[in-house]
Amino acid sequence: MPPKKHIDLQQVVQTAIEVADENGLEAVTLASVAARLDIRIPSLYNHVEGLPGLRRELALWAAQNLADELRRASVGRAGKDAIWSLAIAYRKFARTHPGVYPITRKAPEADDAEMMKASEELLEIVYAVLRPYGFNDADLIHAVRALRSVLHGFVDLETAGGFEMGYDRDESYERLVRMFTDALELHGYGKQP
Amino acid sequence: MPPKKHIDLQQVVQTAIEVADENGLEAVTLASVAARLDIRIPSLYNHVEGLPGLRRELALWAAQNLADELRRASVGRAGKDAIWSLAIAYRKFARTHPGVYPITRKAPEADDAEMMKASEELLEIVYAVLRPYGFNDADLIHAVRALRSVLHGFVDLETAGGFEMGYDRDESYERLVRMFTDALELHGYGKQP
DNA sequence: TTTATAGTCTAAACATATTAGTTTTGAGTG
DNA sequence: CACTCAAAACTAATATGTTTAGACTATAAA
Repeated sequence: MPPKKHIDLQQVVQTAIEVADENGLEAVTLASVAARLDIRIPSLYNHVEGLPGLRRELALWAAQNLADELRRASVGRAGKDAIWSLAIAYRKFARTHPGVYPITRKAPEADDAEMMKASEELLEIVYAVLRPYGFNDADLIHAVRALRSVLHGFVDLETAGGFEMGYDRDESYERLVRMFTDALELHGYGKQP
Repeated sequence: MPPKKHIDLQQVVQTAIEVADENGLEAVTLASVAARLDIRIPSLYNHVEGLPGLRRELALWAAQNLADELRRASVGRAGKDAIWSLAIAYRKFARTHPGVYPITRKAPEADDAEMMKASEELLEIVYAVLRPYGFNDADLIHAVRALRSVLHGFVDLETAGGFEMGYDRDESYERLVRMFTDALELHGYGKQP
């Protein structure tokens, strides 16, 4: 009779993160996670509500941790400096967690309050970085969407292996982010006079 | 004895496209496609090499058709005008095929010549639109990566439902693309003097 | 008319997910 | 210290999906 493992939710999520980052998000199955924890599949149901529940925990972890990293990066900085730091942290998260990152694309279920909150907090960090520029509501929204598009577009293509080899991707990212900060400074990214 | 259906690869792919765009890429299974074609699952193996094969055909179709649309949009135009038209066509493809679009993220397998070719042709269209700007090799690559990031980032977030409601997304996209074209004009996006 | 083949099918094996119900550990209580 | 009991593991059974093997049949070509 084998002794109890007394696995908790945190271990389950941590294992799912490992599987995702080693073998891709599609490799995160109840079977692969259970095998790695050396327990049977049904035992996972003590911790998560099936595969959808496991995915939800993974998405929640991703949103919360990405938000933490972005907050840490941008706190105490302002303007171009804050955006730059945010951009570096964003890309670093995606490169550290190439398998987990893509799950952040999924919009949260409206009935999942915790997930909605994490999603909103993540978004709020981006708002906070751009708010000091003094945009009106509409311009701020457009600028936030632009920044999110730029960051997500680059790191998503990069982690998916979508860029050709041979030229420095750091340099590409720097120029892309600078394009955004320059646009902000040069003509306020749509700011009304 | 039921009469033969004589389904061909094109019908299989078309059905997969329908399933993807109606119910999402994850809903594209041999089971769902076979059911829609009113044949048994094993019969699909006459047309595609299992589920990986079906996904590959879908990815090939996506790359070829996106390339067609982009080519059609940018041919006969130059400079900002060509970029603008390309951007509109890119987003239109994603919105017309929200379920198929995400499969374009996947980098092609190096041993799949047809897929590699489609991927390269797609990339070449973006190069063609930016080449007249007269960049050196490195600058051109950075600019192409930037344009791809901008287009993919926005469109991917939009089709994933990642943008908040209530403000005009067309306007957001226009401003984002204009940011890129302005950057090209104002300081050549890294062009050496 | 015959034959070859392409396309369909059934059957069976395997993997994953899920539910139901059982067992066991070990932590807290009397 | 012994008991209880809830949490966490388990086995078993079912459903859905993928894959392979092999048989059948309609049709097009010889």
